[in-house]
Amino acid sequence: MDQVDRKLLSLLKNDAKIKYAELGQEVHLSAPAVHERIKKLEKNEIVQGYTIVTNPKKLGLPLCAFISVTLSNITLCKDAVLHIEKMKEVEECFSTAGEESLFLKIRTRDTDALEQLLVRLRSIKGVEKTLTRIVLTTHFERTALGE
Amino acid sequence: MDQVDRKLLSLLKNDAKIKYAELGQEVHLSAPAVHERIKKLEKNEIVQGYTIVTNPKKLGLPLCAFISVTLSNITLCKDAVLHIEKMKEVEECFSTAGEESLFLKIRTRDTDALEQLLVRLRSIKGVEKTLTRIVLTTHFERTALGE
DNA sequence: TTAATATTCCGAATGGTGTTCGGATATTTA
DNA sequence: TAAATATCCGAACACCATTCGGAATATTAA
Repeated sequence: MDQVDRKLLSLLKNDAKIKYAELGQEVHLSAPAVHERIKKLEKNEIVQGYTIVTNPKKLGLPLCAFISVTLSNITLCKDAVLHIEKMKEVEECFSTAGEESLFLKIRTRDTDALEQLLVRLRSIKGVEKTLTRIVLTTHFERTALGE
Repeated sequence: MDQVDRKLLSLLKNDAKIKYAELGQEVHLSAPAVHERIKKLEKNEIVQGYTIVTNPKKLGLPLCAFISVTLSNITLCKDAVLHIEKMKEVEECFSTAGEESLFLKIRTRDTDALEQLLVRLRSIKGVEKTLTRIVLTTHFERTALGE
């Protein structure tokens, strides 16, 4: 992992369809050299995969929210996560420090769908309460990169 | 946007490097037909782009946290966002309902770097206080798709 | 219902790009 | 210093995205 690899990652983050020849120009290497470096990044699981970025609004999921879920007992966490994992509206799920709680990022069609989701969440064993933070404006959502 | 398009999006989310011929097999269409559909999805900005998924830990950013930033005055929001946008540690930035506040997802190298980030945040005009939720476990982070 | 238009699809051909390979150069290890 | 390893390049190859013409289907208009 040197400066060249970091540059390659940055360029690929921005557009994974960029040609190897163009990558080569950017880092002053040939296409095969770029190829070899990227394969190594994949092998080392620094690059975990390739994906598309979709527009949630155009897919009918304009509502975004963060929900903190308070659990009565931390030992119920693993089981709760299994239930939550099945809920397609939940995009991300974390355990956070501070309270014994889970923290979710979700997307739904509308507030009705959000309410239904909350009902389902509260029906999970060990879930004591939920606190919802509805997103009004997404200022930016960039993909993590240390550069 | 029909069922076939949704299937294509799902497959591309999972692996954007999948061959058009293979996509065709999955949805019982030819490669050119798949090509045409994907180009249309891109034109309609349903597919916004192609990117790589990187491993934050292997990139030296193992610490993830959510920070809620309370502003003294909602009119200072736009200005604060401009400052926050320059902070490379901040991955996502939202305005949320409830309090007059911003909500951030961040990644840093360690707690020292987190503390430095908090100091910088508090030095922004209008920032009254911050509340940090450190992520202990990432149960899952999947990419949003209504399927 | 018929006609006209637009959309979606396929097979075949093509052009471009990822990938492989051998060998040269540089870097690291012993 | 010598051996081993890693990195690189140009050239050739193989594969896949893309283009194209035309057929089939669906949609709209008359």
